[in-house]
Amino acid sequence: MKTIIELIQEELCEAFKKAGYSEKYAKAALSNRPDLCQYQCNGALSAAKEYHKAPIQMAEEVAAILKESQSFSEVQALKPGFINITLSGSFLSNYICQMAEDETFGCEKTDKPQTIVIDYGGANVAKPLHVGHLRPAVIGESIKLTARYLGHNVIGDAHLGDWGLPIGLIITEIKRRSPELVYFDESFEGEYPEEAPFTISELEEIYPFASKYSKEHPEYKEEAQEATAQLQAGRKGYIALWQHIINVSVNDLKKVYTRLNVEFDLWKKESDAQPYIPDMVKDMKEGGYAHIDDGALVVDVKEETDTKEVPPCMILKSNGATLYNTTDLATIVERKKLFGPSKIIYVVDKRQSLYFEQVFRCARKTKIIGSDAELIFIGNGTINGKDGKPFKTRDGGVPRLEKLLNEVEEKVLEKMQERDMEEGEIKEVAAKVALAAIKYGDLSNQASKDYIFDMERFTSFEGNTGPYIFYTIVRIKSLLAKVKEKGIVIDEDAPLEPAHSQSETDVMLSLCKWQDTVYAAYNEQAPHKICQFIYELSDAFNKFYHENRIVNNEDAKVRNSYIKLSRLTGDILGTATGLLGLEAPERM
RNA sequence: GUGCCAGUAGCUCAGUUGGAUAGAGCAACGGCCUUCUAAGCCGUGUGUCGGGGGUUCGAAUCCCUUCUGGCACGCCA
Repeated sequence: MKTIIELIQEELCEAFKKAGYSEKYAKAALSNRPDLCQYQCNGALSAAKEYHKAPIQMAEEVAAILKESQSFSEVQALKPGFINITLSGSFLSNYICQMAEDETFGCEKTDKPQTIVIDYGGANVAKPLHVGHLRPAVIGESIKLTARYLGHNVIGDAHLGDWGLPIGLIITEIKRRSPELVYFDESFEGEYPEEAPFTISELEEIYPFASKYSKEHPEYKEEAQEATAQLQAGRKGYIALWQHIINVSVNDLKKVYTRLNVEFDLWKKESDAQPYIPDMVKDMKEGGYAHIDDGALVVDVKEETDTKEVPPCMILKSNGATLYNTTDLATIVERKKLFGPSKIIYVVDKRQSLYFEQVFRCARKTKIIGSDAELIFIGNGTINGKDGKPFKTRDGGVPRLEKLLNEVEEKVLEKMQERDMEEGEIKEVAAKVALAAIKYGDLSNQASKDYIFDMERFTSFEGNTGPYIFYTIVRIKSLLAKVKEKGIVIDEDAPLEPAHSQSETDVMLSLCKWQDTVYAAYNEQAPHKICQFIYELSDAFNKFYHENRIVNNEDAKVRNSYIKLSRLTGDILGTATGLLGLEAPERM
């Protein structure tokens, strides 16, 4: 289904051609002067150069033709050369009707679905999620859902960090504490226990301890490095321990991600890419891409057009060990082999932008990936405290994500105490509202920008917040419940009536932005545009709701029309919040 | 040192990719509940768009320059 802007543009094209001007100037846009008109065309202004004519004169010629159209109630040519357009009521209401009948409310699913891998986990085993993991998770999830909504085949991958020194450190520390465990007995031939020798909370304590200890004790660090090497070489006992670490961690991570309503299709790990490394390195050497520099194997990724120093991409350390780069490149090899994606999107902290630039260039240069596939880096900003500095606990650590979730839930619950609800329901609702507060608060900011997490503001039920949005949706649900309760039968065949008031027109105009919002959010990987849309629509609906009786309207035809408009608004708000990874409760 | 990003109302943020009078929310003040959820709605005002130059009919948006802040720059991930 065409967007309303496209429909206007079609008429503009005809008019421009008829008036003798190129249709390339016939561009329609939303009005930036809603007091004057709904849509506008500035083409006459840009056409002035080509035709050596006063823009206003051309605008008037085009406007004169447009005035004949049934679609518009008003067309005006104004001062320097604006063409101002206002839609006729019936044109608008008919369009809304068509949107309502469409499964995706007028959004065109793509006719060439792409396979897209989104890498947005960033979580590591044996370490709890901290607030820094929130943004990539929430943003990545929304991008995934939006792409999927438009018909793409999207694979969300948690891409766990499970390889490297941290694991060696944990093994070393466990050995120090319980050297008697069978995992350390090299002569052990039997089956290792199914049960892990530690719980998640022990694990979470072991890693930071070992990490700190290793910094102060070089011999301990060496031992950990040795353990890492042995693990990577396949020492059975260590592999078994590592498997335990993964199992225990993934279980715990899944809990938190589920709470966030973030769902990965794939729980791949860095270790899964390891088998691809030897051949990849071999190819790089044989292809003449890699060379030894300062003892390390590197691939130069400088380009002539660079205005900055781009250091080479390191493939192997001088001791022959692999590193982050190696794994990431091998992961591209793996993904290409398993899924053949035409796009791989990384949602990662923006501080890694140079690093990913190197990896991407290296992947292209060494032909790991061809020009038929896009590699996209979405660098997310950080969450800062009220002082504008990175969010930290009082003792200077990075707060756990769960703790943040709990705090927000408590805050919301506190505010909901006066609600007339049962204990169980209120808790469930509070959890949903709290999630909306957090996710909407996050997503309403541009992904790449840092933002300030202000508990009071985010959990506020007023203004541009998650709770306000949910409130609007719940209000509509409640309206529709009332319709049922009263036994009102919605006449599905009756068309929507042209708007009776400005506030109703505004709801309709707001609804018309849906398709372009989804397209823009997808193309620009910009979930905040969805938030903006949601807020505008909610705002418009609340005004309409306040000014008009809907279920209780005395005029049956008007009532039917209002109910259908409300239902569509609710459906679109529900779908839009769905694209943010949110689900509104029935009541709140 | 080099490069990247940001700087818009007291605060938190948008700004349709160069258009008309730069917009929201919060905070402040006033008004609206016998009637579909008042967690709502209505009203009142605030700007050297960091500074300076330039490009043009027209700049928060493009170019140059400068200030301030954040970040990144080969054996960590």
